[in-house]
Amino acid sequence: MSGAPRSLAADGHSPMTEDDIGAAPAGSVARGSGVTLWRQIAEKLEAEILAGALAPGVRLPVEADLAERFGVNRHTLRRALSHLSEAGLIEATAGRGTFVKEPPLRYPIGPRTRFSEIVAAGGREPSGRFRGSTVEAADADVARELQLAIGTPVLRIETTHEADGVPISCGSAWFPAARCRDLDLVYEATGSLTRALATLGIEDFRRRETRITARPANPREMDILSLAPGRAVMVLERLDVEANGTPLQWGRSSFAADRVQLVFKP
Amino acid sequence: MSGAPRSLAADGHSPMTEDDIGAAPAGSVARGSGVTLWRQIAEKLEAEILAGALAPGVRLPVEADLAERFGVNRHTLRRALSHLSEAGLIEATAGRGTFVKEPPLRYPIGPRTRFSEIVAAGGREPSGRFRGSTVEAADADVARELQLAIGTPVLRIETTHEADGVPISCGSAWFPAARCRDLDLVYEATGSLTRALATLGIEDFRRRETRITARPANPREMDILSLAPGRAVMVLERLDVEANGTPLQWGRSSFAADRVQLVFKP
DNA sequence: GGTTATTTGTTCGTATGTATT
DNA sequence: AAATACATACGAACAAATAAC
Repeated sequence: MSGAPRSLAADGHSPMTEDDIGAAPAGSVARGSGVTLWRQIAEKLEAEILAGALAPGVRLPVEADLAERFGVNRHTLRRALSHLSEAGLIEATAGRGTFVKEPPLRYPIGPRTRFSEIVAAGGREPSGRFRGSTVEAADADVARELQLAIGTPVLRIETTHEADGVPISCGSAWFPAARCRDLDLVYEATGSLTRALATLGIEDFRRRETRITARPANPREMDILSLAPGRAVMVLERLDVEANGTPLQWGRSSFAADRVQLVFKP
Repeated sequence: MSGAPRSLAADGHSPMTEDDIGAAPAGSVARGSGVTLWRQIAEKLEAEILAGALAPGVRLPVEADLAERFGVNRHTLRRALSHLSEAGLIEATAGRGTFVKEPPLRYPIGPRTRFSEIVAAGGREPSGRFRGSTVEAADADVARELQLAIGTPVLRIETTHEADGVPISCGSAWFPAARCRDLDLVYEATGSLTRALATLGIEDFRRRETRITARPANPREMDILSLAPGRAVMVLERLDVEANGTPLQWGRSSFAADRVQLVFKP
């Protein structure tokens, strides 16, 4: 259990007698350089993360070891980690450890973006998960967007999306029930909306508009997306139309803001 | 969760035998309540600030006194202050003291779709306000986006944008200094980036990419955009290129997420 | 499935540095 | 120049969450 009290010179402090460390291997912090120790450590770790030496998902050494490596007190080391955590580069959990976070997934928004292609393009394993479906009466929002009369039956499908098992987004999409009968069943079976629509003979549709806002996550989103309180979600509303311009689906999804980067190219 | 620890005290510790406080006047923190001491203190102080009991500009008692008032160690008190400082509610200066900052104003914004076109147009609307400019060495981000060597001189222009007097966004844009000499002066004079660029003979440029993330607002954004703590900002990164493909400007702007709806049409 | 070990999180104590008044 | 007040750093102990046995 971490013996080696390291004696440390008594004399209260002894700011820099580089002798007692002996190693000071990769982590050598310059005491009295004008830059605080915790900032030097934070910058060093950040550089390693950005350079890829500390790959996403990698678990950092435990705090005690890191502190020893840098030759500082655990408090000082923790302050550096706290800084990186606020910057979104790492994530610490009591009892588990500290991990380098995945960089935000680039999520291109275009006329024909499909989730599976986006994620696959990022080299990750996509999975859409079916959470449930209902047939309900179109409310004012849905009716306006889908150009239906209020009260028209619409099929609502609730989904979540993951990349490599990490939840990315959750939300609902509404379809005209008459046009999309049993779409939910096929979707649940295949896990792919694109394929489910194809079975209905709908292969050509495109994004007509995308609207984005953001706000702190609500409890439901915190649960589904595994978000800490106070984190932000981007709320993306989208309208897809068929080739002839008929509204096909209108949806509203919440994205974990620190795991996704929405990308628009004209 | 929170399975009633309720043992508290635990003795074996006893640095402060509750007798010496005697008073525990306004500040009484509940030890062993499941909520950390620093958070209780932070919330208490925040409530006093938001309620107006601690008016803007008021100087807080010195840390030692505050720590005594709450019956905690100065470290614990400082952690609470640090939290408030990050949230932008207070500001501490060594040797001077800790002061309550001016409170963020709340702007009730009604229909928000008004601003969408402004934003979708790419931040070139005429209501931009010049906040300052500097010539600095390109850091890694700027250099990569503008395809310059790290350290190349770049012109940085800081702006805010308002609509009907309500702050909407703030951010910086970077230009190759060699290409855009005195751009800032012209911009400050005209208030229009498009016109300023035209005086440099740059009339044809286009948006190449727009990236969007979101996160809780930081103190600076809370200040400029008059945001309450915890509100979200959308961070929009954009790259403009000249007709021949040469990067012209790269910028990063923060939008008050609840006042703006970004609309993208393919 | 309960117990133990590991690891992060919180708190108090103390000393010293540095900027401001 | 000295006192004041925030800033940084080291040390020790315990609490709480998680993982491993």
